[in-house]
Amino acid sequence: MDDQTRMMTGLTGLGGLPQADVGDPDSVRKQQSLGQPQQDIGDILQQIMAITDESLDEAQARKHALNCHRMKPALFSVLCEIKEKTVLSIRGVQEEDPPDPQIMRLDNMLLAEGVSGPEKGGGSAAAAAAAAAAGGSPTDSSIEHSDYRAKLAQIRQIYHSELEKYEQACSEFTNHVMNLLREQSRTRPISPKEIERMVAIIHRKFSSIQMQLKQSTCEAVMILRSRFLDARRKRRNFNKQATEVLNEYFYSHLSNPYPSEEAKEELAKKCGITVSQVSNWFGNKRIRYKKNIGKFQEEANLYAVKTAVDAANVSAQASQANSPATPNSGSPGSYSLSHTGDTYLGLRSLNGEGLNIAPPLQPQVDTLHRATHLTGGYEELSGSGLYTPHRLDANSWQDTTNPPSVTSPPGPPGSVHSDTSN
DNA sequence: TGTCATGATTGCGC
DNA sequence: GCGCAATCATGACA
Repeated sequence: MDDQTRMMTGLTGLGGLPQADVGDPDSVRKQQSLGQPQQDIGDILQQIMAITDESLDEAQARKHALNCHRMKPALFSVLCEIKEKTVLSIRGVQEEDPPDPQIMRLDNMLLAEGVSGPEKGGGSAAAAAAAAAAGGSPTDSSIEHSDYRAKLAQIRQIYHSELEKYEQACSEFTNHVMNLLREQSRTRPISPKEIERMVAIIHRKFSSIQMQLKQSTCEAVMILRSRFLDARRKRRNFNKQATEVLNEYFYSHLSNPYPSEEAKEELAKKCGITVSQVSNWFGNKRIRYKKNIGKFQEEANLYAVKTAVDAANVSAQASQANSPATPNSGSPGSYSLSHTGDTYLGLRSLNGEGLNIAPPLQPQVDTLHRATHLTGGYEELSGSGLYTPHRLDANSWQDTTNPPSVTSPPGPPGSVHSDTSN
């Protein structure tokens, strides 16, 4: 007997035979072998269709009778077997999809950005790392970091909330479908494999929604990053004090403006910037100084004066110890820097006798200022041999281009424009 | 709004 | 890895 016949036979039994006999396969076989007329398919369909004409109570009663029928398990298994053979076996193989690479990429990115996964570190760590690279004053950066972290946390919260909603909806829908299938499995054969397949289909549909969510989140994070952490966008001028400190070091080490690692760290600490920012600053300064010495001449002079004043102050304080009547004639803008560079050694040599700059100091400073202006500036001092640390010939860092003339300034300021890109 | 100043980045050579 | 040179991108200011 083929499957279809067996099915039909079963239905025949359900519809037409007394309950006592219908559930018994032996009885069915007996009846067939006895040559009882089989009902044709039309009759069976008619019986099934007749159910729709029945009242609800009658239909429920019949449904109950069908569910409780002794033949049902046997029929059910046969139908499942047929379905397995005809449909599921063909499709099943194709449904073993590998994990979606795009989702994997998005997952990795969200993990790296600290949006998904454990929160510890995460975005704040990324923010800190990016900000460290970006530099800026600690206060500014910390404000912006907290802002960045807040926004990232917001994105994270939205993402997780949406993900939760998605998972809940997916779970609810899956449960709903499974319940439906279970309900239907009473009246039609539904194998566990088919239910599994249905669940997989639902999950696949929902995962496309999930992917959209992940994509949107990634985009939001990217926008946030570009807005907050792009170093170029974040460029801030160093504060005046930091620039002063850097310039003083630069001009006081003009013969060799290459701070050691320790010096860079010290400067970074003083200026409240990173070591790499110090390196950048010196790199820029060296090249811009070389390109346009004329323009920087005045600045150099200024710092020479400042350092002279500072040295004079030190001297004055030293003298004060010996002569209390000596007025503190340091200029209002005198610098309280812990000078350890060669400037001060150099300035000590200005009068040839170390720190013995006698008071009153201001006239001397004025004289120095005038001298640096009249003689062509700062480099003149080095040319005189008094300002030995700035002797440019002592170090060849400028020799590769046009070292500042010892006797004459290299043209008017602006004659060699730096940064021609602007 | 245009121009200049300036911090940061990039590519290259050593 | 460091420094140089060119360049970019942004801030400051007239």
